[in-house]
Amino acid sequence: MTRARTFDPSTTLSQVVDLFASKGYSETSMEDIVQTTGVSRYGLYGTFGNKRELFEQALERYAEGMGKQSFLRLLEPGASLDHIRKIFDDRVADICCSEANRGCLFIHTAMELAPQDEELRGVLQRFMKRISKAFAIGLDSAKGRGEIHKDVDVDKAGELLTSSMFGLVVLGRTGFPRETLEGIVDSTLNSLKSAPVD
Amino acid sequence: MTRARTFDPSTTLSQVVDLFASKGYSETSMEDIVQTTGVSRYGLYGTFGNKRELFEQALERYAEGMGKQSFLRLLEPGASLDHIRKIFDDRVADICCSEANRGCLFIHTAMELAPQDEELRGVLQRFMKRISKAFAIGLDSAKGRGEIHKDVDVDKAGELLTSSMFGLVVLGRTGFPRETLEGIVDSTLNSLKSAPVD
DNA sequence: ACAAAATCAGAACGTACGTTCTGATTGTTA
DNA sequence: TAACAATCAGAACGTACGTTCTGATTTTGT
Repeated sequence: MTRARTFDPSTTLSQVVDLFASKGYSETSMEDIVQTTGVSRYGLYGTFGNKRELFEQALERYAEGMGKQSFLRLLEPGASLDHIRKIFDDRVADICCSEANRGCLFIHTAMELAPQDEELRGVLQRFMKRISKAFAIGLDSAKGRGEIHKDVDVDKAGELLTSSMFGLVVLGRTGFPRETLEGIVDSTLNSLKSAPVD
Repeated sequence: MTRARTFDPSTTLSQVVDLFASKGYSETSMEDIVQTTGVSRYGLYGTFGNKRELFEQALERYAEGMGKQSFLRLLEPGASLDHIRKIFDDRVADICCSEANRGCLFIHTAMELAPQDEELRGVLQRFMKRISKAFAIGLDSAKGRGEIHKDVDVDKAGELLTSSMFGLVVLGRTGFPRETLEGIVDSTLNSLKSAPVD
């Protein structure tokens, strides 16, 4: 009937995710996106809407990717502490040694946009609660395997792990060496093996 | 000899700190600063230099304020776990219940500027190391008082606390309730009371 | 009181951005 | 093959920003 798109919206969105994840919302211009993706403004606006809407879709995709890539296996039976550890290791590797200086779209959203954008704040809260819940489920499974202490409150510990993950990213962004971050991960996860006090 | 400044650079800088701490670098315009401080552009540029240099001084002041207000007492003899807990409580109160939506200048710097600004990244690293060290010294004192387990590596634990603090701010920014953050603080600090594993 | 010098408020300038518009191009259908 | 319709590249537009400039104002020392 007519000329077809010359780009694949899905792969374009992936590239946009990378841009936003490394530079945040304000520091990423539409010109950046046009240059990086090779997609025309016409294509971008026609397919994704304006910058704000594009960001929202990128955030959704980012969360989806984190879920499929990292957190989904925590929901499966047999999830272990090593699965949780792997999530942190991947995160550390992602931050420290990437040429792309990849950051974290969640933190960028929380710091840049969440306070003034109620909708995005709600989206972000949902994602973070989902992450905490996934951690909690994984921890519960790990508890069943005797890998963490039986008295650990997995819901609270899940929130703690979520918070820890963000703290790590902040440290990684300021250039702390990988060993430092790995040490923090070790301490955090090992603390789950002891009996909680109070 | 000549007309004097009509503003106090020190209090002006404090106001600028608040602005940058809540909205970050890019989202804070010089016009915002002029309006909030009531200081003319002439005065701002003449006293502090350009926006980037003003930000650097604000960051320095911010760190100084955090030190004097929170971390200095950790260096004094007799520092206890409660002193550390108070730092976290203050932080939580600062984030959750402020009308000003006060954020964290360190995180904003880490996410917005650090990757591309080597100098600021260095400054930020120094501040964060100082915080970790202060935590470590406080923890060492707390250990002497029998408040945390004797086998805790205070240096590593100091880095963990620093990282945790940032994670908390990110969660606070996305609107999580105060109780959630307080629960994380409790878990984090209580984990120092048990014997570390491995 | 007067002159000098630094202040202030705001206009002015150049740049960069998000968004829209336009003419040319392309691919598909009839 | 001819024509239509949606595409593309990039120009164009309005806005907002950081920074500089300007004329009026104010304060201090003589």
